[in-house]
Amino acid sequence: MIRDDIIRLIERAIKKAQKKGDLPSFDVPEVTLERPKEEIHGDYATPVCMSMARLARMAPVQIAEKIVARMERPDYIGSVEVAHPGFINIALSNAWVAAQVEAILGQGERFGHVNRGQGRRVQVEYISANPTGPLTIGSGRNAVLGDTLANVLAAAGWQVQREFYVNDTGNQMELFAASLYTRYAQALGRDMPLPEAGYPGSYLVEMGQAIAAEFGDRFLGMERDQALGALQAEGLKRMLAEIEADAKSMGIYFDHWKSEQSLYDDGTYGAIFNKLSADGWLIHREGAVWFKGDRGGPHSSQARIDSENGKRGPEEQEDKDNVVVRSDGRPTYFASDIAYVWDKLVTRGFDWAIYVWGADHHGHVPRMKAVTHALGLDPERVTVILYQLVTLKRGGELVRMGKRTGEIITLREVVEEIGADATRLMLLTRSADSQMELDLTLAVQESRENPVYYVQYSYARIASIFRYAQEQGMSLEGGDVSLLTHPAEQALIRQMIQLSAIIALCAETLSPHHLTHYAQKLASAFHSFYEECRVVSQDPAHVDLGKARLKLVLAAKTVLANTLTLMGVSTPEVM
RNA sequence: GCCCCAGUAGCUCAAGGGACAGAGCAACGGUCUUCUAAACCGUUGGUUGCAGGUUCGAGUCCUGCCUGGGGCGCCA
Repeated sequence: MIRDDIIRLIERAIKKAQKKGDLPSFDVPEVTLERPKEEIHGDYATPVCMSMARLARMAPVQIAEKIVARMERPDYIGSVEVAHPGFINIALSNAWVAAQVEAILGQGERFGHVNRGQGRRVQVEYISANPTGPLTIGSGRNAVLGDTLANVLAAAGWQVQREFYVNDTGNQMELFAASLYTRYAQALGRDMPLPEAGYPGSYLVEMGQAIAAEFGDRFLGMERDQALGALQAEGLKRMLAEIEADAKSMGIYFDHWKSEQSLYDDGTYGAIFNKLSADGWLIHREGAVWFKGDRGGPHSSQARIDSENGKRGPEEQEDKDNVVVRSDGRPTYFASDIAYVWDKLVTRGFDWAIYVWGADHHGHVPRMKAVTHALGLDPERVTVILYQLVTLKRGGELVRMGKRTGEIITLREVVEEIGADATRLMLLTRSADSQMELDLTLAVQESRENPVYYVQYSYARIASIFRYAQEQGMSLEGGDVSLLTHPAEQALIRQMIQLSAIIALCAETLSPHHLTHYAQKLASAFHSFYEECRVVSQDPAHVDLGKARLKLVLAAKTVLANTLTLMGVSTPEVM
């Protein structure tokens, strides 16, 4: 990446300046490179001289001048300047920038990819919504975050597996089955109340009717327990089919659907329970089995050391005990989570497990870290991405929502109203840390002005240029990209070559929202170019430039496509 | 009571400790006989919740407070 090349260039210049005695010797701090806000400051800038002032006992500007004097000037460097209060500003050479068009065309859909992962295996587990009801808009945020992150990590050189964890056992599943039983019985004319804390949503009424229509009264004839089991299986199958369809409507496909129940069936849970028990992490109290927090654990001193080494922040210390097995003998979902993390990191051997959770689960992060540690695994191999909840409004009115309250605005409704592309971008634009307030009424109105169309429109315009060029018998064969010297052309290419840095940034910070802002900048650069630079022209004097521009436009199409694809947004040829 | 996240332009949000805090929408003024005006060009708009601190430099880091949201042993 050009960015890394420039950093190394500066590092070499500093060392050389020290060696030649221009600068005193001291440990050189990390050279950071940023994109200046002002165009006049060039393509890259480093503030490193400011942080060296004290070490060198020199004024930042003087340091900068010494470094600049020792800097090599490879062909990609256009200009190097020192600016107050001590920046080194670097501009790429126009010739090198123009040449990048060929490089982009050569790399095609791989352009922008980096190799930070070096083939290591990461699992991204996302959505994993309880299959007790349809996906909500909150699941939508989870879905978009997880899916885009998976795309980004794959582009950053990781081997990625996308997983949906199916909570097909436990308390909520039993309540789901009992609620479905009631609705099914009601569909057949029986009078039966919903169980306490059951699922009141109308979707179960419909499902009860559908099952009654298909199976008749078959389940009413069974023992209640047997009927519950059969209905749970049937309901789960139907619910998962809907979830899969909703995910698909947003372009999301999973590599694997992992059953919670399977962790019990295949013995993982039993083995892990024994291991934790043998290692002294479990205690019996009040009739239940508890996992000891860091304070009580046998290796609590080790936990503290890890914390001091920065491996785990103090906010990740778990100082509470957590129930693994209830006093009635049934395991909690935390029990399966323990088996699951073992399954991920040991049985299946992922180097890294990423969970995407809503902020309402943030209290569970410390105990996941604690239990990973207790299993003898490095807690750093587990990362939980928390996203703040989506508050929903309709016409300014707050909608309290949840599968268990019965009032649900489904992801499907939103996708049907404003489209998958707009939904994805809307949920992706904000950083995961910021709460979203979504007014459905407004979202439908505003979807016409959604930034997604701005970006897609640039893509469609390019497609249109190519249709017209073909009509006019014009081709890019033999185009000479060194002719691309117009400021608008240069600005567009400079934007295009940022993609790899953006992918690296998104992967390192696990914040895919940077992509959306990049996409808009890229589209903006294209639209400006489009206004200023004619591509297809009858003017004979324009032939060579036209060919070069056609190459540029094809490269822009490539970069736009790569960016949109990473975000899971479609690339329309016509709008 | 304790823990987590947020508070930035009228609205929705950006901003790897760096230069004059940026976009979009909204408002206002221009630009289509030539590849898509879902666009472009320009103008207006800010005490970054408040008070301290660290730093050459703070929207960003630290402490306290205010407001909103979420969480705190047998729901998930």
